[in-house]
Amino acid sequence: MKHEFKKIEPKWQAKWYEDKIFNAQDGSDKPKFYGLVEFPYPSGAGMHVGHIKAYSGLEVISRKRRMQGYNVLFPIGFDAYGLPTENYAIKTNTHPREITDVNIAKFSEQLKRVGFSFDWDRVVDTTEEGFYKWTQWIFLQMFEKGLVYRDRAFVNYCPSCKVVLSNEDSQGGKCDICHSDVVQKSKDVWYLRITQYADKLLKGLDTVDYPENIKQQQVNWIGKSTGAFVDFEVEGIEDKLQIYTTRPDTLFGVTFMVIAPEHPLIDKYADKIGNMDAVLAYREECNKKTEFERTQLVKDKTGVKLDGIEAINPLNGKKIPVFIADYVMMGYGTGAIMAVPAHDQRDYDFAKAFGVDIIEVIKGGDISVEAYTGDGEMVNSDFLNGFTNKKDSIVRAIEELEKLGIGKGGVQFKMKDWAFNRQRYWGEPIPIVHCEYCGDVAVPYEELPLKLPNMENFEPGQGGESPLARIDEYVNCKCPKCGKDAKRETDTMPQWAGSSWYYLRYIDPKNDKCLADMDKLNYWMPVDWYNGGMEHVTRHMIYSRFWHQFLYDLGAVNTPEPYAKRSAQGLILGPDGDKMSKSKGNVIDPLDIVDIYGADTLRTYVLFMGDYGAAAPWNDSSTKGCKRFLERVAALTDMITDEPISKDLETKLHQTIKKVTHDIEEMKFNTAIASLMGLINDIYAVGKLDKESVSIIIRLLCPFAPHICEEMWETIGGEGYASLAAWPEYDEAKTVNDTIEIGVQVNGKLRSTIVIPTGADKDTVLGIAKDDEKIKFATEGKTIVKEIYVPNKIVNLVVK
RNA sequence: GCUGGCAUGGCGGAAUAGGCAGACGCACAGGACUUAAAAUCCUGGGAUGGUGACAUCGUGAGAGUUCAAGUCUCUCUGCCAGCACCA
Repeated sequence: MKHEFKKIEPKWQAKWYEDKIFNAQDGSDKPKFYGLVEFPYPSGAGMHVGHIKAYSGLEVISRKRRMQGYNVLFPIGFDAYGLPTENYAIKTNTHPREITDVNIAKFSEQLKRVGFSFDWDRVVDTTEEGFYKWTQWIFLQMFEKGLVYRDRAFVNYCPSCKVVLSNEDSQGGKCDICHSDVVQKSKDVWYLRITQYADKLLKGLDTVDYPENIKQQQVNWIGKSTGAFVDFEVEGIEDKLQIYTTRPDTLFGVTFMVIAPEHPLIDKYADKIGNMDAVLAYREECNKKTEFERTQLVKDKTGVKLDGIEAINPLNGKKIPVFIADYVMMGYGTGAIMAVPAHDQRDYDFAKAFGVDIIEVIKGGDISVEAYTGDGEMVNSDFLNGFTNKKDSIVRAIEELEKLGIGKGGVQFKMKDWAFNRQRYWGEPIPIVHCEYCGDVAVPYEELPLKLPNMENFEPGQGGESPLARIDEYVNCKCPKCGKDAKRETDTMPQWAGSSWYYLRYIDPKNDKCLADMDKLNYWMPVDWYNGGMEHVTRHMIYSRFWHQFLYDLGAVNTPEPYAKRSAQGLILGPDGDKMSKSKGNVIDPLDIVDIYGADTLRTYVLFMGDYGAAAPWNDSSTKGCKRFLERVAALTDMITDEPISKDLETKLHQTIKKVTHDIEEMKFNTAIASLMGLINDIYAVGKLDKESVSIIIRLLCPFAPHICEEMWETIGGEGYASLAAWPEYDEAKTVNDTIEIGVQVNGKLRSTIVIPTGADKDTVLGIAKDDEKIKFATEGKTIVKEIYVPNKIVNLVVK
């Protein structure tokens, strides 16, 4: 058979999708497998080779599972809300709905041309009313449970996109979307209290099968620290100044305090502060800086001492000065710290700059040079003196603080609440009504979905106001509670909203009574295996785990965690080894590859090119190599004879079945394909094989290159679809060769190789080894002092 | 700075649980077929020396453990990813 991919690929795609052979069955008594890939954002650019690699991993696993008799759910959908579409809509004066529909159609077409075995009857689109109704529903459930709140705050604002960004979307002070500088702006912000789930998100990691690096990234992101809250009295002020510290045992080394420039106590007691103008000037200066600039100026400590105010160390009663400085952030802890310059480098730098005392409380360093942050014996610390173990001294300190009623043990998280609103058009409307009398009121559930109104012009308003604010009929409404005139919230949800729960909707995509039927959830959840990019490990994954844990507490889903297992694919780099980008002109279009080499070649190559989890550059010649391999496979149908294959070939065949079967499970697709190539090479050396062997090879290769396998299957008269044929079984006994070649070393150096019967005993093997001419030569005139034989592996003779 | 990871031929990469380093593919060289080329098939191949059998060296650098180290331990260097004035 020839590999006529242009003919066979459309042929089999049409058959598969017409017969719906990849559709998942509800109510089946087969074991289930739910494989999930990150649904794409349907951009106008169409599919990228990165998509192909990202989907091919679980594609192969899902196809193998089907052949192994599982009921497989392998769905696809579209994360279609978002800025690129909206910006394109503004530019071309087209409605985002139209653009989205065109792009989704284009993406679907492209995905089908690669032959992915998705269930096309379960496609979800986050911008569809039937979908976002439930996104809004979840939001309202959170609102009801007190997990949603509104606050006026300084936010990261992108002047170019005219949109408020979460901390996660503005890392490094750059907008995640357009990469321009982010500025600080005071805005009304809707927050989701994700911090309330911080501990659950942390603990849940113990129950899931994620790679260690992914778990670690999530742990770092959540950023739990344990320590203590301590109240400092401030002279002339009724309020206590509360700080958070991880080292309450260093309290005797505190020589000053620092509070964030935005700290509310400053305004409250403005009249007590002697140099309020200097304070305000400093604060003004800080506000001008972006978060990024603030964190860049690590070396130079700046700040202003608050005149007329002195705090009192609660343990020794010493009076200490209070400063404001921008190295203390309002967003972490209490926005105030006790400074221990002897044992914290930042406090040390500040103390040196401002001439404050430095008192050593932990022995071991030289505090005249730098802060000592290591362990050591506690000194100058009253009841803590003599402690040498950090843990013990901290426990003792907290015990004392609690006894005296001046502090208590506590924890802090780096993770902040999730800023959840955007002033843009193309997103889920936030279903809240602002009533003068009742406050923020939820839109009643029966009115969901709160539809995104139609508009002509989607340009954001002045000062970053949502375009929806310009539609009077939308804004003006009645309060659902009291019936009086009220105003509707005009902000929309961020792009992360829909993707936080989309995997649940695949299970029951058309349900209009609930987000998914509980019986179906019971059968399908959790997601057995979720593959995606490393870039989504901290944001998308944490957000969706948070939503899922909330839904679990609500009783709307049946598992505490959404994803049982997670893996990540590596990037495909351009042929030049750089990241693919339009500006570098090194982008490979997957559809070009399908046209030139065929979908089977593309699929095989992206998995063969290297370790699935690692980045690897595209190589067009290697792509050809994969095509050559598939052509050699296709020609096997012309090599069939009635004779049985040789013993050696049979052994190789069973070894290959074993290797492919196991390698796929570990996502070692490259070695699985390599072993198939090796088998084909051996068959070519003989030039013939029997029909059963061809049948086995077709089924082993089918998950990787399904079109060619279907065609071969048909050619050899196989029943039904190769894609649904039984996965080949191997016979362990037949994977063992009768004889094997092992190395013989003398003093650890390879001197010869010998052929031994598999499993031969030590004496036999040593006999063969010592009989070998080369070994005789190498050991001549020497005494053998030690003989080592590792069964079926190696012989080592130690001689003197 | 902290956390996690990586380093193997000309290139992408293999190497259960310490046991023949370089599987498989690419590129390259030689041969067959062809008027010729492409395609295809066959053969070769880490480096150095030697006509050769063979010898020596060889998995980022340096030490160590071991009969035996790409693999384990320590030190160092370089890259990738994430976090970062987190108190």
